[in-house]
Amino acid sequence: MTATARGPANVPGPRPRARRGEGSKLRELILDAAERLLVRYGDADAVSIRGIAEAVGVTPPSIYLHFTDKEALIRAVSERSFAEFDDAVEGAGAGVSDPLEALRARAHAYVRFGLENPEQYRVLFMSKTGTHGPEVDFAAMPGSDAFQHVVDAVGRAIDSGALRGDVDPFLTATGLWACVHGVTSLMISLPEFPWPDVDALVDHICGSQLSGLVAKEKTR
Amino acid sequence: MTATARGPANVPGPRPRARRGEGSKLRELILDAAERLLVRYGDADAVSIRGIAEAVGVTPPSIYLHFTDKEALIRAVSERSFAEFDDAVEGAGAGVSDPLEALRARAHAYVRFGLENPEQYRVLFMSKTGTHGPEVDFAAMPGSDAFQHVVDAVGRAIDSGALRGDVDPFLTATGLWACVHGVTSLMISLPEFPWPDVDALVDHICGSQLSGLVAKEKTR
DNA sequence: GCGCTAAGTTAACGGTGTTCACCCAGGGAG
DNA sequence: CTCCCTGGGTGAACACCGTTAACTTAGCGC
Repeated sequence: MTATARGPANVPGPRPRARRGEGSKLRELILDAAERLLVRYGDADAVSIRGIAEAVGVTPPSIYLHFTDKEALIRAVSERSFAEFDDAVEGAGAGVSDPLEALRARAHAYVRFGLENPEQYRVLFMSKTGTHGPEVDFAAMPGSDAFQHVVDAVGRAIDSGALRGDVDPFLTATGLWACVHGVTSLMISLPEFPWPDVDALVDHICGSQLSGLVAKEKTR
Repeated sequence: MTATARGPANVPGPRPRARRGEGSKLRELILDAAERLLVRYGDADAVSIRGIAEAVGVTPPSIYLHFTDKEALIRAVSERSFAEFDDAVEGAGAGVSDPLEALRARAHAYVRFGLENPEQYRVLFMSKTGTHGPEVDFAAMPGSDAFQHVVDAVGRAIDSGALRGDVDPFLTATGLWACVHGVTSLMISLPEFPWPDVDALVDHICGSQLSGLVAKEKTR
């Protein structure tokens, strides 16, 4: 509650003071610095606007030239890594031919990415949504594409005959998402719990989660 | 980031100014006021020490006579409702004779409680653990009893023959917890997602989660 | 009545997000 | 060449925040 990121020479980087002339690529510099600080202190409100400004070599109000809010800045930082997140998950599933194994590979990649980038994950999936607009439609959210990829992957498993024809792809994808998110977010928030091996846990969840939906009694 | 809980006459309640004589039941008053504010503004850091103090009718430093920290206060508030939480989950499972149905009833009660008390849930299961001590053992945590209850419930399902004898109760309980937590926390954090019906989702997850572990091929 | 201590207060410190008023370099128009 | 105007900032301040130190007061035991 009291630890914040400041202090002189916080960042070894230079303070080139006053970028001139060309357009607003200061925005990118701000995002870079904010991301560095965010991963350094793994806490979104331990990194301050003033700290970011100092790291960039600029005064705090300049940041508001490019971001309406601290929340918008942090969100922009985290959404930046969303594409990377989607790539990691999709890449893990793409190389696997068995559609059930592909789903499982996706799940592992999901959890791994979340645990390796806990603060970004926290901002994306565990923070209080700003609820800026009362009606933000999900299709405009950064994760809607990634989610659709999961629905598609479930659909492929159905089409291939691996999953029963009567399973609802949307419901199943939502359930899988909830399960892997549950593992990820709990392990982030409660590291003191005596967690079993992550991979074993994810395998257990995916296995039992999907085995109830398989066409034959493979009960793998 | 800017909305905090203050303003005059925030609470219609009186400000009885200066409790005297008897012991520290101011502590209870603080907890009451903090809980009220916490549920009013559903955000732990939108309720301020100063706001709580004003609601109680006392000055901010008095709070530190009873709580070392704001975090300790918030945690105390939320842990207060942990017994209630455990009771709700256990009560839901107690009346059901079929051990599999009992597990499912627990899951529904878990999610329902979380969605009805989102900010307490957030503090308990979604906040960055203070990590005060490097070695906090889980048995001392407030939730360890509640978790043990789930392990026991899984154990009963095994003993009754409803679940296969070779399933690991701890791993299965952890998996179930992760799944219901995943639903709960995602629905809290991303209300703009087009969620399916909660009960249907929980049923789907529990059903497929457990159907892979049943003894016979009930595939319910 | 005297002191001691529990219970609270006043005042302040350092930090936060954010805003307002100002400045100033550089480029286009006349 | 000069004027002005606008994008890209700066300095100072506001209204908070959590927290601490020093001081005061109320009531009890002796």
